[in-house]
Amino acid sequence: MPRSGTAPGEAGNVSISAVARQAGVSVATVSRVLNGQAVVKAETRDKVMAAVDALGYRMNHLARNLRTAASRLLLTMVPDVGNPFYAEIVRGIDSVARQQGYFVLLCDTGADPGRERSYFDLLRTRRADGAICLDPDTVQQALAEEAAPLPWVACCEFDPEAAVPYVGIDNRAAAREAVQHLLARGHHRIALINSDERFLYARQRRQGYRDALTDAGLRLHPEWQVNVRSLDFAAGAEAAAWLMALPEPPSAIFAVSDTLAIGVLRGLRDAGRRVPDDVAVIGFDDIALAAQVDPPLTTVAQPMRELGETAARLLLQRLAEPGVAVPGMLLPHRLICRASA
Amino acid sequence: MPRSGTAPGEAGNVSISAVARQAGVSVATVSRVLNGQAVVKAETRDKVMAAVDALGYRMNHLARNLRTAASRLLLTMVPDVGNPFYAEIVRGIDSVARQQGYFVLLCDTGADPGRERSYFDLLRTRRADGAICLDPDTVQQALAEEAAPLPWVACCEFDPEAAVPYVGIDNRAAAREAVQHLLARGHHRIALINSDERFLYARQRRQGYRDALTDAGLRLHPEWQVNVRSLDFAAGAEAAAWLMALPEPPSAIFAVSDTLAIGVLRGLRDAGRRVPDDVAVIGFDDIALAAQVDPPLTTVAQPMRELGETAARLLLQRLAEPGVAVPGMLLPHRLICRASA
DNA sequence: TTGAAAGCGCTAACAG
DNA sequence: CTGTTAGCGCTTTCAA
Repeated sequence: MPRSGTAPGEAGNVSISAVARQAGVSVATVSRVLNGQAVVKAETRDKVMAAVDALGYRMNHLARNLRTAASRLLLTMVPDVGNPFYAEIVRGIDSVARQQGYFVLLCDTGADPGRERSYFDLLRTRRADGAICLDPDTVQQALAEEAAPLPWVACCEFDPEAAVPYVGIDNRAAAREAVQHLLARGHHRIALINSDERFLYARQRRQGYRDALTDAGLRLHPEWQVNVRSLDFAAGAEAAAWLMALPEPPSAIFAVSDTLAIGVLRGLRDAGRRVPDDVAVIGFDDIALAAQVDPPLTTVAQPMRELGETAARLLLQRLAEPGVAVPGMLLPHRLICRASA
Repeated sequence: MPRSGTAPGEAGNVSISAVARQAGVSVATVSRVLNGQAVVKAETRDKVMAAVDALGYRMNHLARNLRTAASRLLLTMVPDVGNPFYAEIVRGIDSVARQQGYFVLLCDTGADPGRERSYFDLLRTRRADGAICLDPDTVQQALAEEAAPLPWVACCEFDPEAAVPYVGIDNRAAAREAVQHLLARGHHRIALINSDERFLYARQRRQGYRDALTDAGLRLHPEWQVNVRSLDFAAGAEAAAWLMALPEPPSAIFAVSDTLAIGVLRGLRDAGRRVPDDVAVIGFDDIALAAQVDPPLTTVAQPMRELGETAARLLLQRLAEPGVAVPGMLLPHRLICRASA
């Protein structure tokens, strides 16, 4: 017995025209029902919905997207998905995007311009509607020319000169406050463990560190300023070991990231120093782990979730009104005093 | 002066037909060149490429995908992107997918069936070619019926009965070994901090825990088996505090996840217990952080990267040969002895 | 080796 | 309120 039409189970091949046939209406009407257009008579709509159910119809979004030139996909490019700092921001992005009916595509670029470019291609070729970039401002700039007309926003890292909307914090001021906290505790020998200075935040926080020291009339000690190539625990531990091996080791350490600072705690322990008695430590970000380590980490909190939410909102706004300029904005940070400094 | 055609800068609107016109060939020929088909004469190909460059043409993948019914996108559904365990698996997936010319779309489901279903819809509507699911086997089962014909594989969590390809480890054996390690160190009062038993791994590790105790002729102590609702540090700390408040507290704790175990370390510290002298602790996963905490965590290592790579390979294989059955497979685990137990 | 033409499944004028 | 029709940008027979 030949089967007429497609059985409910084998969805995916059922098209809008099959539904139209089954319901005895035109494809246009089916489309209207599917898109919730009010003009359709209730009775007709019911017929259509019945056909949809009977056939197990699922819209082919590829086709819709081709037609509407929109994919309802948002890209989020991060240097490292494994970093808990980014994870929290991503949650913020995800929540507002989802709420607006967008899916977000998380991309791990490893801060590599090549990878980043390939993701921007998703935008360019309309497979995604917009993007949020958390990569170093330096790699953003490398793509600035070609990416300029594309709908994207920068988060945390940004080029203040560029016409790209952004959200971030005042890293320089935040770093200054962190170091001032150390100063207030009587420290004069303060080290900086900084990350890759391709990152804007790294350069800005270094500035803040210098501001504070200079304001206090202290001399900058070059060997107390170390740069590490990655943000993992091991890098922090190594840097701490190196600092402690100095003829004149610092009595306090400002690490530009909590992951680094937590590594520092370990490095200090291995070097036989007590925190904060021998050496005080202050981190940056306030990731969940910061409160869990021993001793609990004093750090500068970034509003991670809000950063993500704001970035998503800026992007959505830019998509909704392509014409109007979207502003850059800075969110407030906060010093969290725990036991490490 | 009216402009003829589209200027290089304003790509995105340049279609294949514009290229064809510019090159003086048909769209079919352009398509052949773009797809690297050998049949095209070298001279013609050069003309086409020149036109592509001149116009700054970028293929609209939406259109191609509609035609070829493939998106070159892979979904990866994880219960929590912020968990470092998943992050490493995702890296494994990403590396093999990228190598095969696929993009991977990371989806945070929060282990919520509704969210998961909406992501499966991306598959169903052909916006993604395949999916890798790391969500609890129980939520997988909830979707089993409708998702059965879709191209997806399970990673870490799976239903051995289902016809879905999977990769994971032998959780029961691994847990047994972990507890046996504690037993070998002379512990008899061993607690289990387990997570949400919607997860297969949670149920299997509980089994392994019981196996080891029973094999050793020990009685199971109900109050030493606690379940927590999340895998974060705080949950581990709380559970540890609760255990220590018991009239007869355990002398060793097996936590089914490193994040939990690290929380336990903190909880124990707060309760004034030394690790491992007062209480031994063993974790599970061997995330990077495990080696960094104080004391360094003894744990069961999962081959996270390989789990991801294998899952991706299984999926790609399933996509390449839809007919043939893809096997389920278990990867080896390994006990890592550090200082906490 | 190339071109013409027929769609992929959907939306949106435009008529009726 | 509903149907007809013309594409969205691409790939792929089928002919030439």
